[in-house]
Amino acid sequence: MAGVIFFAGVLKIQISSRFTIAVHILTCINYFSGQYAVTSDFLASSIQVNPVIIRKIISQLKAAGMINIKRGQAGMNLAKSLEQITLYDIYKAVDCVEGDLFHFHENPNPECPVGKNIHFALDDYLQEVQFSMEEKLKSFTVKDVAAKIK
Amino acid sequence: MAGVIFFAGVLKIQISSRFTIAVHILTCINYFSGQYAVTSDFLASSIQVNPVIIRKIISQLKAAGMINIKRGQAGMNLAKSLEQITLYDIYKAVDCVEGDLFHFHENPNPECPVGKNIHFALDDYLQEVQFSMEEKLKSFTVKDVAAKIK
DNA sequence: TCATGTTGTAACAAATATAATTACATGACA
DNA sequence: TGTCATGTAATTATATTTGTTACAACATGA
Repeated sequence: MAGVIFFAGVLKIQISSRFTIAVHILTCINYFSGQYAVTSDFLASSIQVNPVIIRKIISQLKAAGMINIKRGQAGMNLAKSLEQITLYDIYKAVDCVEGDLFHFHENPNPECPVGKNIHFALDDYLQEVQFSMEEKLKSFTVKDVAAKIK
Repeated sequence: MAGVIFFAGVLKIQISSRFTIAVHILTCINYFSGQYAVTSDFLASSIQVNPVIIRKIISQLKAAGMINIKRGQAGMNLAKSLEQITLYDIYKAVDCVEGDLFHFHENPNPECPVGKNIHFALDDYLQEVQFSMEEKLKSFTVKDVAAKIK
């Protein structure tokens, strides 16, 4: 991991671990299907987070059509093949970044020529940056991840 | 702004507004230099945030060698020309994303074949995604932004 | 030199988000 | 019908951002 540390204190923003947990979940379902019933408790012990966190995420993955799971019925399975699920699909499914990646200061002064136009002047560039990140996410699938585990 | 809203509630992570504020600051210094003494109070009224927030950010921009400013002395000016300052430089200067953009769940179970390898399996892809975003930030300068304001 | 104004920071408060946890209703199945 | 798993609401703990107050350090002009 690169991740140079510039200052001592202060830490900041990161995309929710829901994302990496979701990838972990899908990989586990693929890996263990047939062997074990993949339940939220089973996943919770592989991922080591609370089962309720898992259930929230699997309900999002279910809503996105990636997995099959039914209330009361133990275990879940994939609704799509791994190569059909990109990292972008998961990123959207678990809703890590709702709209804009960059947080804009809300109320620049409209009386100021800079304040009045700063949004207009920056937005296109920031959209391009976000788009570039999201396109890259589309280029990887869960199959790529699973391949590095087997 | 594009920024499609997918769900109603829940909002999440965004890169700190320190970043857009910093761009705003540099643009203002460029725009008003000569006309007015650009002080932190002046900037606070264009950006409409607390002057202390401004001072924290300008101290970061100063440390990054982008502006000249002295304690007690009213006003600041640019230490570099606008085309020498990329959005990436600012993003690093205000330290929005310290290391990894994606937050990994900390303790996957090493007893589990998936848990043991998930970090290894995902890290390279996530690094590429982050890199792709950061490279895009390098492709724009504050001059590009200022050009859309004048 | 003294008053005023600006920068530099520390300390604290308020608002918000993530993640953990408890509790319980709903449904499946033996 | 009892047990177990999913679905979800409600609460808490923790962390982070942003806002705010307070004050020290320094510059400049009267």
